[in-house]
Amino acid sequence: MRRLDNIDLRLLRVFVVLADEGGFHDAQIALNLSQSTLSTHLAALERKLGGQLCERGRSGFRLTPFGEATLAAARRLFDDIEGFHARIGQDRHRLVGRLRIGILDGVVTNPHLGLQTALSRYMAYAADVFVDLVLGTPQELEQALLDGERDVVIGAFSQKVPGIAYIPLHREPQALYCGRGHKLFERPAREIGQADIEAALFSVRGYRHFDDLYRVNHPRASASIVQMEAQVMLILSGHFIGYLPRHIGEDWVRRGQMRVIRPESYGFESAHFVATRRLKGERPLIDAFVRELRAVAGVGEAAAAGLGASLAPSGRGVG
Amino acid sequence: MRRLDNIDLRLLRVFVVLADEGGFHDAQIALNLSQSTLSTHLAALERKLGGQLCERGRSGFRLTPFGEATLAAARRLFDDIEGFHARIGQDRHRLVGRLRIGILDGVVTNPHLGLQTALSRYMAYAADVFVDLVLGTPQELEQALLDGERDVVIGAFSQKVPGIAYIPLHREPQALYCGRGHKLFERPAREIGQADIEAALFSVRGYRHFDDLYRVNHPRASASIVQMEAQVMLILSGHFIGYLPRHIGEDWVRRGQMRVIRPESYGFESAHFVATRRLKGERPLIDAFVRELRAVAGVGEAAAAGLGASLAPSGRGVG
DNA sequence: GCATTACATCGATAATTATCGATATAATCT
DNA sequence: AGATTATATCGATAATTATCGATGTAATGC
Repeated sequence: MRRLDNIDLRLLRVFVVLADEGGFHDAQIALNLSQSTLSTHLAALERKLGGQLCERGRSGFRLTPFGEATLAAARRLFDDIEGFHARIGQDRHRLVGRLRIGILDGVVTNPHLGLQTALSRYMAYAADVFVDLVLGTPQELEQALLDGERDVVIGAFSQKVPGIAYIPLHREPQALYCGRGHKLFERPAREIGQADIEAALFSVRGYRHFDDLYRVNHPRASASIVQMEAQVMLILSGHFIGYLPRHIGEDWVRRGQMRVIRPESYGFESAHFVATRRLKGERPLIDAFVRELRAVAGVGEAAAAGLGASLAPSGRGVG
Repeated sequence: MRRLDNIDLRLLRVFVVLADEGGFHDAQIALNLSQSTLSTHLAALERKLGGQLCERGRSGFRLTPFGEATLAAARRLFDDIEGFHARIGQDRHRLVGRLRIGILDGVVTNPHLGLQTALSRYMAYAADVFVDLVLGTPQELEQALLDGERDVVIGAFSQKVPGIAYIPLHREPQALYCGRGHKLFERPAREIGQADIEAALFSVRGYRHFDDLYRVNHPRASASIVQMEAQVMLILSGHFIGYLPRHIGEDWVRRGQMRVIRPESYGFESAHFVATRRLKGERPLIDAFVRELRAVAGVGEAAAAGLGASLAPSGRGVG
């Protein structure tokens, strides 16, 4: 007896994702495989099944009738496999599926959140969960939640969107910084007045535009950034003042490249939440991940030592 | 993306063969793999599923309860996979040819087996298959299988002939009956002793001659029948006691023509199997029919409340 | 106690699968 | 016609799986 498995589940799953994504481009991203690998897999499946599953190429991606039938049959088969797991009790402790996470830029490295630790612990028992991670602004992330494009998002939110449940994780101090070459850099704190602030070029975070202006009573912004790294650059240029999370700014302060401006006046805290859409029923993948996030946020300091790397392994990091 | 196939069909198939063969030795031959390979595969499957599937070693091979559950679930999954193939391949592999079926006498009308339903469903998509059906004794049927005169046979087998694969369908209760005019007919159950049984004329089924005698500890048979209808006649004559499947005897009991004798002492279950010759390669006609049989047997069980969903092969039952 | 039986474990090897980047191909767009 | 887009193919490499024989272990039989 040679072949004991006369079916290749991997190829079928690739096909389902291809069909769901409507083509190679999005499926590459979803599966994190190269276009050539997808092409090879699809061709292999067609040979095994003995028929063309889809038309594809410059003219677009379309399922053939055979492809439609196979897609439906494959979905059913995956349901049957779930049934198999249920019958032997696997589903009690096995998490499978896709978890789509959105994280506010500038938050990934936050030691108090310990995102990497939480994810590591989650994957230890959820090895079959596909984690899809993007960075974005609070508005983008909340919208993605509402649209069902994201399952769980993490960041500093205003906590005001209906239909979204916010679970507090951590409060993060924010501070106003200027760079080394800025005229306020060497000035003693008590000699920095409101006029100096208003006269300085102010770089706001695009998603916190009016909040930032209002908080320091500034007349207008001179720069607007979306990514936290851009904010760091502008401040380091010595021409702008702007807000940074303390966990980012402190490194630069330590190196003598930045200073905090009047923390007692301009400092504040922003609350970080993990947010999910309010849905009825069980969401084991999401709930388990949220549970890990909350646990790690509570452990916070103990986890800090091991942090440093981003979540780049998934190649999602460049939001 | 980690594993796209979160289930290893190969390992499951190895396990099913191991369970069917009742140990490593015969499975080695059936699978043409070394003992060490089998051992490694079984251990790997146990790790993946997180539980012990069987006890094995010098003391013998026995499935654990978890192993029993997994075996049943795996069989069903393989059926589902066959179903997948059927759904995408129905237009491609038209079933034509001849299917030669052999059925143990007395089994055709068994509602739990649902042979007519299975055949009806089979013919719905295999309309071009010529069905050749004979009745026979277990020995006859098994021999016909080995000789290649029958493709598939159904009945209560002892499951011991090499070269034949037995797939459990259903367990059927058997009971000892006497007819209306028999001197034990009106006697209260507690007043029927072993001496009464031994003194009664005993009609055995020719193919279960010594089994029947031994079961009631009877000295000798007074009649031997091959066809179940003959057994019914002898019992109805009021002169004989003998075994009948419950599904047949119950009708007569209902009409007041028979009674069951001490079911707690003399009742037992016989396991029904569908048996095919072990052959390499595809046998679409046979496999499709077996699939239907199994599906219908599953439905029948649900309908018959109280019958345990026991598909365990441990019933090497002497039926 | 020794021999036998039914597996488990290990190290080594071979086979198969999975994947990528470079390049090619076909269709569409400007 | 050239540029762009959406794949297909190929060669090369890496990773994983499958398998075996030798040896070890545990249980049973004599």
